[in-house]
Amino acid sequence: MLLKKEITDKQAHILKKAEELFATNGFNATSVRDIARAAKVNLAMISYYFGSKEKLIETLFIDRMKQGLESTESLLANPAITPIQKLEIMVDSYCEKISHNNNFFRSSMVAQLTKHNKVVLNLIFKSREQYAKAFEQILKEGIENGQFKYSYDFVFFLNIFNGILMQSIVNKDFYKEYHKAGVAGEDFDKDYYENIAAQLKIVLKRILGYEEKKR
Amino acid sequence: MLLKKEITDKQAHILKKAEELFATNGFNATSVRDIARAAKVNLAMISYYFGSKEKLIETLFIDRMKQGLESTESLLANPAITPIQKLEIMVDSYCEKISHNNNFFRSSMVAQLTKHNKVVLNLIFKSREQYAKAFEQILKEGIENGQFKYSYDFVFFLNIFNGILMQSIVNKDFYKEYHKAGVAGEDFDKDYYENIAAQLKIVLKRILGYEEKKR
DNA sequence: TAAAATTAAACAAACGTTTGAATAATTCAA
DNA sequence: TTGAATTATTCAAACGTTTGTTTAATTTTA
Repeated sequence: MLLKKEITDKQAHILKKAEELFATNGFNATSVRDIARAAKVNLAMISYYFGSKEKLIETLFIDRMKQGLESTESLLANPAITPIQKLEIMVDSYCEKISHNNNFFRSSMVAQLTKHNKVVLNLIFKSREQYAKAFEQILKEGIENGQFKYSYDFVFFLNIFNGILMQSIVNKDFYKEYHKAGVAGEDFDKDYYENIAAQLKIVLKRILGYEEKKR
Repeated sequence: MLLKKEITDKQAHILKKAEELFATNGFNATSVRDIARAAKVNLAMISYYFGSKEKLIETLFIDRMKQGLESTESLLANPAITPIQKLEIMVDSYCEKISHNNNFFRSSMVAQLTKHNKVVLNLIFKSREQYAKAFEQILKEGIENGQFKYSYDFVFFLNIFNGILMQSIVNKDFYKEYHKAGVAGEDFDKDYYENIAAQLKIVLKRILGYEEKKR
């Protein structure tokens, strides 16, 4: 078994294919043979590169969550940006991530629900904690400077933020059918998530009692 | 193989145990042997009663979704109830369902994400459509009579409603840990979902620009 | 030539389902 | 009400597949 911290191109390629399969079929319904076939490598290579199927899943999550909140930490610390602007930036960046890493977010939801792997579950918990603390900070700041009228339990606010976005992923196909929207592949996806971002911003503002200044 | 439309007590018992396992492990990770063991029946009885594992899953969903929206149909038609009251009633009844059928809602989310069974997926789609139409009606009514200031895309409003509730299910454990709340089993669950219902009502009111009349 | 990568083949374990015999429950003429 | 005939249920055992992983031989790379 190969053990390197850095992920080679070949490993990255296998991970990407595995991610696709996990998102559409779930972890357990995706066999190592499925992954090998999709990535066009020999079956034994998965054990050779990752050790086991379980380790492959963990490697995938560690890699995809690595970037995580690094960018938002500097955002939070910046006093020149108002709370509402911080929220808007978070909505945009999160939506962009979802749009590009759709499969991973689906996998992540399945992982949370099925509680399949403890390492993965821990990673998700950690990231969630960071987000909750970020919202805690932003909401407090907004209340203090009078930009926000209402406050919320921070975990519940996370439920709002995350819930709407996650449900938007799940309901994408339903949205298409309900509105009989044209099925134009990737173009539709981009528009869809930009639309979701715009609507979510409006919702958050109204929830927080934020008044747009008219001039 | 036995084929009756009505579900016997024994079948109901097996379904309940299967539901628990599906919710915590997902469909594919739950073996027929697991179900048989949990329900304390012989392995062969699952095929005997349901035909197959797949049919068991379908039977479960058909049964659990049967009650569905029957109650809300009369609610919607009642002109004596204002739109905001209708929304509040829907929040309460939905939260109560979640509180009692927690496992089923988890299973349902997994089913949506993994797109495992077409019959199941169709049932979920149908129910979603009914909810979207219900919200369409309520929102239009509220806008017309001036009770609501803002309207939304109906599917997006469904995302808000469903998303917050589903995320609340997923984040329950996280809520406990973040707030270091006492882990008091079923009592905690009841309080938790009542709290979610209360907060969701506030959120919906603010989203729709509903003004509580002060007297 | 030594190390790394790739391969086909095999492994035991677990899977959903079927079998055929054994038992329990029900039916119904006597 | 009885007892044989019929049907419904239960069971252990086995079926053929598929699962994740390992092996040992071979090819490629350095």
